[in-house]
Amino acid sequence: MPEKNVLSNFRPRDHNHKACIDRALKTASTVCRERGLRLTPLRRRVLELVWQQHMPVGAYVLLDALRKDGRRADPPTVYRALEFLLGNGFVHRIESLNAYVGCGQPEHKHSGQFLICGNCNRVAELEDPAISRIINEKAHGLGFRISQQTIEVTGLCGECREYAVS
Amino acid sequence: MPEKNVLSNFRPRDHNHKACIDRALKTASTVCRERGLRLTPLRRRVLELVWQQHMPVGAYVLLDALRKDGRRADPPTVYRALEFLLGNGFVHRIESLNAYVGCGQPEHKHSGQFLICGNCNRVAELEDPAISRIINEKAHGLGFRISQQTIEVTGLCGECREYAVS
DNA sequence: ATTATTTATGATATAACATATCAATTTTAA
DNA sequence: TTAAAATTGATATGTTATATCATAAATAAT
Repeated sequence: MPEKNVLSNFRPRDHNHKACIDRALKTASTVCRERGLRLTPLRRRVLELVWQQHMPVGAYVLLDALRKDGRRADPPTVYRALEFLLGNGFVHRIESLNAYVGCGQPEHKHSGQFLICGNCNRVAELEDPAISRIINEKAHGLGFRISQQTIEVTGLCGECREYAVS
Repeated sequence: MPEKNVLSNFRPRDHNHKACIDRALKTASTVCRERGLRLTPLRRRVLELVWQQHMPVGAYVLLDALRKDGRRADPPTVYRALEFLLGNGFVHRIESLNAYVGCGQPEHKHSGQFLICGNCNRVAELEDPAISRIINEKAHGLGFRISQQTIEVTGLCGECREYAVS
């Protein structure tokens, strides 16, 4: 069972990759239908490509992949698709990496809290109310009104830690 | 008196700018002497330029300023200086802005927690143990070993909030 | 003091990331 | 069936950052 407040934990290397991707695409499709959004072939393909990596992926990697599809693609092509996917919560942007990662829970808006393994590059996404709450409290105490939280924690995931030098 | 856990609050628009800069430079000078680091004229100047803005400033703005000094300067010039300043805690990098901001407390290492006003662009730096602690706890609970925390909160500072549409 | 070594900077080139703009096409609404 | 809106195509350019090799300055070793 998934741990509490963990939207997506570090994926085991042997997990069923394809199932993840399929589920993400299906969810996106449903959410778009519900909200009257258009998950065009391009947007759908970019989302699929993001999920295929299963780790943060740069815009130009996506661009190359689109070109390998045989499709005409230039930077605006991928950035526009990412804009749509970001705006509607299907992917998150990892600021510290200038990269994008799929979001497993696009149903409700959230900014995401990320644990990023510097060794294997996998990412876990948390959504821990306790973390948000305390930041909210502190900010509010200074008269600040929050519109967005960027929380990105770099380090070593459990698996990589075992092999790393201490 | 400064508030608890607030390394630097939003500066009033009428504060003594020059005093801030001088203090930061003096602190840096002292810390470098203590640690056997070389605060060369270039590095010192870049630090001064960062503080002069008193808000996050991009590398190429610094580059232009160096050139206005009459100095020969190219991107590596400023990025190398920033690397030194970042590595030794004299400035922080704001990932969500690709920009750099002076740190008022370089004496001890910390990653910084930032409140960024999207209206006036001023920044407050917190160092709140409660925030760090809870993130540490959650990460540790997942077997993750933290090496760095990036915490950047965007919104409106108290002053700007008063004038903003709600 | 003199040479060797290390550290820092100069100088050039290019990589990596992102947006502005206008035209053509496709989809939706009137 | 036309008009309007949304999406994508196409080109250009802006912004941020690093790789590399040469030169110069500072420190350490002789």
